[in-house]
Amino acid sequence: MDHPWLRAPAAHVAETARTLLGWEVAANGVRIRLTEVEAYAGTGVDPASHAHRGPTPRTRVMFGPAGYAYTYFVFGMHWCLNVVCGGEGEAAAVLLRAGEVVDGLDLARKRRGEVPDRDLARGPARLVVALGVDATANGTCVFDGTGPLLLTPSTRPVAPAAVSAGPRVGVAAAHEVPWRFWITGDPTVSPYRRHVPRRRT
DNA sequence: CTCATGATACTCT
DNA sequence: GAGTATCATGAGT
Repeated sequence: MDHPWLRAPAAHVAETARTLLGWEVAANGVRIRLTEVEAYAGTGVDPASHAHRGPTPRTRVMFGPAGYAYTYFVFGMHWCLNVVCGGEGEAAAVLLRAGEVVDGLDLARKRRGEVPDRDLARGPARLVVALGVDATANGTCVFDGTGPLLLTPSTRPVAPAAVSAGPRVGVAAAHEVPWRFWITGDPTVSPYRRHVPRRRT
């Protein structure tokens, strides 16, 4: 598999993330057009990244080659889906945050329950549920069809002027870094929420 | 629409 | 043990 996206260096993960807008991700009978993504960089340069303090058992996929899925479990109940970016040994990834269901609407509705169509994949955990993806996708390639996921370039390219950038949602660190990208005005983009530290009672 | 809160279990220190 | 790249719900504006 060869695509310019796969050759982008980890240092350019923000620009690379931005170009994913308008691409389509498909899995288990549902296809989604991406409207919102976030970039996460590697060791020592991005305090908000899981890879910031070096490789761990969980994050080893981020240090592998580009084009593989990194799924992780968060807050005790939700899955999130990233696409690894940059060369082997570099850690960077793009979090797929939200999108518009363009195929398999009935399946997506079944998985998500009674919600408005625009909310079907409006948020990273919701997007994962709509796609019917879980831990088994971790470490699989999203370009060659060997895994459950398939990522394909935009059929309706997004003009650079139609893209907005801002702080990443819910992160505890580096909240001043504008590495969240979304299609301006699209109804399927998730609302911004700032990080709230939680304490156990 | 905007907050604020709790549920929940995994990962790393 | 502490913190978390979230979501649904419920009350307030």
